[in-house]
Amino acid sequence: MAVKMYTPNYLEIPLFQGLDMEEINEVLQKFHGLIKHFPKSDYIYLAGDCVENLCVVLEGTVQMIKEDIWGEKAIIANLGAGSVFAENFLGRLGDRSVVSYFVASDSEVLMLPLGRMLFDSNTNSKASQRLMCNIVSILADNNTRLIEKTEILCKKTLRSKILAYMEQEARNNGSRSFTIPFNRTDLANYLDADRSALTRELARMREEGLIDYRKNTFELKVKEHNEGL
Amino acid sequence: MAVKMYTPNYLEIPLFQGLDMEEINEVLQKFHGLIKHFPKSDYIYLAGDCVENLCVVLEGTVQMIKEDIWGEKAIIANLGAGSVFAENFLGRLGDRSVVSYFVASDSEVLMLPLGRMLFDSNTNSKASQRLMCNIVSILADNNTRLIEKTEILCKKTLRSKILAYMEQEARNNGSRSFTIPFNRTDLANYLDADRSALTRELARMREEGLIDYRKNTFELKVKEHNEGL
DNA sequence: TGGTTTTTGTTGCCAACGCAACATACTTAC
DNA sequence: GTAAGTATGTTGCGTTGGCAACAAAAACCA
Repeated sequence: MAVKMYTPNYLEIPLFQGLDMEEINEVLQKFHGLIKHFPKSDYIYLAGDCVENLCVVLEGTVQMIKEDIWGEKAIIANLGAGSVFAENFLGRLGDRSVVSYFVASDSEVLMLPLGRMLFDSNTNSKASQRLMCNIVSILADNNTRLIEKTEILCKKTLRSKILAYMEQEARNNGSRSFTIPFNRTDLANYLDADRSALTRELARMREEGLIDYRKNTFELKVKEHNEGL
Repeated sequence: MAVKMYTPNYLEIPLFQGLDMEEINEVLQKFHGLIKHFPKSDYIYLAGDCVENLCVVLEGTVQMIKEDIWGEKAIIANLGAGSVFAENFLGRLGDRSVVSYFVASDSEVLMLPLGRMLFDSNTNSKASQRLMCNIVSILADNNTRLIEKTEILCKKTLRSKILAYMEQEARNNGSRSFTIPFNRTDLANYLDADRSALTRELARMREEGLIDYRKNTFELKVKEHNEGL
């Protein structure tokens, strides 16, 4: 699949944290790991597909999305390099996905056809145990992220959604000023709002001195007080 | 804590699937498992609390909720007997929760202060491995459930939220007719909608012959066609 | 039993925001 | 360069659905 050479940096991937290259290669061989290249706008899985791989974004950006019959897309999660996805099928491999995985920018993805191997293998080796722990951590993290996403969607007004999102980003970046991985259209899709309404509200918030922004870079100017909205 | 005797049915809990009573008792001892009774309307964890236990609902109902400063509650997930919660802290035990866990009906909850033990223990025993696999499955399942919840919230109209929810319930119950675990107020909180608006819309949908219902029992009268809404 | 609380249903009002349509800026290609 | 495509901003209009306030029914309890 990969046309030009691509050399992944396995040691920097959370999934393989704590393993050395030798162990990683073992794992890759044992589970028949395969790197695939996906061009922008491709789909890795479509809603309805059977999922049989654990996937790791090595490079690029993948979006977990839900499309309605008119092609309106809702972005559920944005997955950058290092992210693991389709992990929610670990318990039920082969099941059909209700969401799609969309390639937002040219990506390299490690596909691990785990099957039931993960569960069956007599994993007494240190590496296997470590891998298992990593998987638990990653699953837990993704869980937390989904809960945070839910928190945003729960908000009733557009403004409070925006603020909730901004505060999460500020927290994750450790700064009140940050750059988001979305353009306006995608931000609207992520917040499940209308693009024009979003722009309108952002302008208002800037007027009122709550935030400032230029393109994808935002600055939160307020204290935490308004969070309850 | 427990005033009157309560004997849990450990063998029926997904977390302990595949273990026999002897193994379960080992695990419980090793991790200092503790059963706590919580009366209705209590909080197990409040948003902001440090979480250091993996929790299992043995009896009753617990809700994962997010409250805004006016006490308006949004129900993120409904957790019945057998459900595991606070599992998203496995990777980061001791972190603060952004959501609260609310006791919807008198409950017995198994608290497992896993700490780092789960990761540190040299788990060569068959039981430990099995437990680890169960945890992965459960995490994956909860993940899937959160994604499904997100799907509901993504919908733009109230009617499509209701339909999305109903279709999930129908699927989970394997029948177009089912009883939901919510009263009207809580269903509204679960769908992030206004109670009166919900009642209004339900009435309309009944008029149009889309659904029928009596109290908490609903029947979906339509084919899947309208799902795209 | 009757009173109190909780749950559910009903309705009028109105604003937030989705929608559509268009204007303007920016980006890419040739 | 210019043309085509894409991202962003602006605005008027109209509907959905949130809100509040009340009515009715059901559940609870003393």
